[in-house]
Order: sequence, then C-alpha cells, then structure tokens
Amino acid sequence: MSSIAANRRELQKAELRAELVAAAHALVREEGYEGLTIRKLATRVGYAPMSVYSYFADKHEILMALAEDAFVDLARRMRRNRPDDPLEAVRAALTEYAEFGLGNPNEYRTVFMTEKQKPPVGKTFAEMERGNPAFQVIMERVEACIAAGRMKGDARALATVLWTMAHGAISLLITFPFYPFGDQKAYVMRIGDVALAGLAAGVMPPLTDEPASY
Amino acid sequence: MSSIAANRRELQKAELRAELVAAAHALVREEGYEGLTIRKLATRVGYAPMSVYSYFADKHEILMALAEDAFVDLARRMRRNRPDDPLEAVRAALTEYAEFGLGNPNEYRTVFMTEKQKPPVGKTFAEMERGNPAFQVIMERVEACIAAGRMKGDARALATVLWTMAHGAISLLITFPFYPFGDQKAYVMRIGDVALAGLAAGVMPPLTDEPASY
DNA sequence: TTTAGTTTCCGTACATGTACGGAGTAACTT
DNA sequence: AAGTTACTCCGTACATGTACGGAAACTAAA
Repeated sequence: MSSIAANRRELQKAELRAELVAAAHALVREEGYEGLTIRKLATRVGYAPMSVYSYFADKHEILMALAEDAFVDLARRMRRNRPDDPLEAVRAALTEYAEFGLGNPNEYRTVFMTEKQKPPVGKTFAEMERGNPAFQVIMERVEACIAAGRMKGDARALATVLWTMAHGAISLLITFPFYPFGDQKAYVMRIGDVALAGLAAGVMPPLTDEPASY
Repeated sequence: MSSIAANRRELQKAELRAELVAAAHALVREEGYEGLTIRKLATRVGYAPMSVYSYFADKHEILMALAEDAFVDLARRMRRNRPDDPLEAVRAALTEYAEFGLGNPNEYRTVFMTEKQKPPVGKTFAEMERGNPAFQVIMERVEACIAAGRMKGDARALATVLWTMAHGAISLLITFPFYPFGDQKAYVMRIGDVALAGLAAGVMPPLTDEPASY
C-alpha cells in the first residue's frame, strides 16, 4: 500500500471528521445539547444520516469528540493557575477541575458518567492517560508534592484517589442538583480537603491488583 | 369526594402499578436490562404501550421502581452485617454498599448516575433521606462513632462525605471497567480508608450553604 | 336518573439512533 | 490494463420513547 495515498486518504477523512465536529459544535451552540441529532448533523454537512457513521461509530463518539475539545481547554486553564505552594497547587487543580465539571455537566457526563465498554483497543495505558490532560496536571502536581516531602507514596495512586473523590462530589452534584449539599464549590473543596488530609495520614502504595482486604 | 372510593381507586392503581413492576422485573430477568421496553412491558400485561404512562411518567420511573426494590435489599444486608467496633461498622457498611453498586451496576446507574431534574416535589428533606435506606445505615453508624468519640462533627455531613467518596469509586469503576484501578473491592476500601483517615483529622461542620472558600 | 367531570386506555404519529445491504468510486495488485 | 479490494455514501427499514387527542368507563353531583 502506498503510504502517500493512505495519508491523503486519512487526511481527507480527518478533514471531513473535523467538519462534522465543527457542525456538531455549531448545532449544540444553537440548539443546546439535546438539539444535536444525527439527522440534523448530516443535513447540515449535506450528507445522508447514515453517512455520519463512516466517521463515528455511534452518537456517543461524536459527543466524546465535542467533550475532548472542552477538556483540552480545561487542562490549559488548570496549568495557567499554579500557586507556588505544592499542596495549594493541587488544591487549585482540583478546584479548576470541579468548576469545569459543574459548568459543563453535559461534557462531564459523556466522558465520565457513561459506560465505556471498549477494552482500550490499540491504546496503551500511557496513551489513555495522555488522553486525559486534566489527570495529567493533577498527577504532575502530586509529584511536586512528593518531591517537596508533602506527600508520601505512589504518585499515580495518589492522583487517582484525589481524582476519584473529586469525581464523587462533582457527579453527585450533577446528578442531584436539588440535594442540600450546600454551596457546590464549597462542597467539592470540602471533599478535596478531607481527601488531602486522608492522604497525608499515610503512605499510598501503587495500584496493582492487590488482594481484597475483606 | 368520598374517601372510600378514592382509596379504592388508589388501591387499584397501586395494584396495577405493582403488576407492571412485577412484569418489568420478569422481563429484566428474562432478557436483561435493555430487554425492558415499554412495548414489551405493555404487551405482557395486556395493555397498549401508551397505557403504561398512566402509571409511570416515563421509562426512567419504571427503572427507578425496579432499583428501589434492590436498594431495600441492600439496606437489609447492610444491617445484617454490623461489627461491634463502631469504625469497623462504618467500614462494613461501605463495603456492602460498594459490593452492591458493583454487582448491580444497572440499578446503581439509574439511581445515582442519571440526572434528577425534579425539584423534590412534595418530598421533604427527611422523606428523601428515609427514601435512601443505605444512606440511613451509614449515618446511623457514623452517629455511633461520634457517640464513641471516634469521629467529631455533624453526623449528616460526615456520612455525606463518606457516601460521596464511596460513590466516586463505585461510579468510576462502573464507568471505566477497563481502567487499571486494581482489584475493585480493594480500591473502594482504599478510598474508604483514606476518607476515614481524612475525617479523623478534623471536625466536620454541618452542610449549610457556607460561602465558597476560594 | 341524568349530567358533568375525571380517569383509564388506546390508536396514531413523530423523532430518533442505528442495522443492513447496495451502488459507485478510488486504490492497490498482478 | 484488468481484476480485485476497500471505502464512501445512501435508501430503506426497524425498534424505541413518547406526544397528542379521542373514546370509553367510572365517579360525583343534581
């Protein structure tokens, strides 16, 4: 196979895909998240509805493409706000992350609250993590904490725990907007602070397949 | 309005509703969670599809009815397993809760991972909490910890934080079954222990609408 | 008993995601 | 150049949730 032709083909495919994503963005901007339907999207780019499926396996993949754009923004914002104190830097990252989730519930839902049943085909673990820039930022700042002697243990495990707990707060706040959690941001930070206090209490071993302890 | 007739009517309505729930249960047992469709359900009880909507506002309400049954079971199981040590009792409750979530992902999703946009009409806060028996158990055991001097602060707030963190772990494990969290139950317990350690570190104020701290 | 109102149930219809198979076209192989 | 393969795009069709309006049955009031 000529790789030149293959590249050209892939390039065109990528271009069309990008056009579809742009149209999807426009649709969402104009009609809201549930205004995005395959048919409308296809009409807008001049295709038949089923043609969209040449570029996306299903609707969820389109929503994921939209959300990924938003998450790239998030990572940028997270990096922009970096206090000098390493612990405060972690707190700031969590804050920014929470603010994003609460402000973009649709994107947050499609990425973190709908089942991914694909065993990460072709994607290595490293690639998966590179694909989650927000997690990257958290982990980098955790590493800085470790270097500064403010945390002890495996950086990935520590970051994963922090992420998990922040996610718990964000997803509950999204799911139950009427439950009396108090001020939303304050609640997320409360969770973050309890998490940090808990982490400070011990050494965090890495996340291997440890035996169940109960 | 004759309250006798009204009662009879309501009774019949409740009976039919229960019949629908039973049929829904059967359908799920036979064909799996996504085998439950309004049409099949209606056919099974001899109705037209739209008649189902006299008893449930939408499909989600049916799924909630199914899930509530499962959650009642959960609370029973949680209460059955109560270690003497109050902290261990909390841990056991969280463990049971996690096991339930991981073992009944469909039910867990419909209750805790899909948006509730109804402002709890007619339901007081107390009623909402009574409607979540699992949370009740956790809170009771937290109260026991406070009484024993093992925790400090507002019981509802403490329980809410524990619930939030466990939920973070459970929901991520459900959403990303292929992400390398390690052993699932072990991961949930790790989260639980970090949470407990974090709670032990300070006094937890109640959940009022405190001002954002950042 | 008649009347008015309410509730139950249904027929029809629509928008949606997507499965399936086919037709046309471009790329690759020989 | 010819044949084969692979990809793009489409038409059609189906299952699904549910909106809408009407008919029928039941209840309450007169």
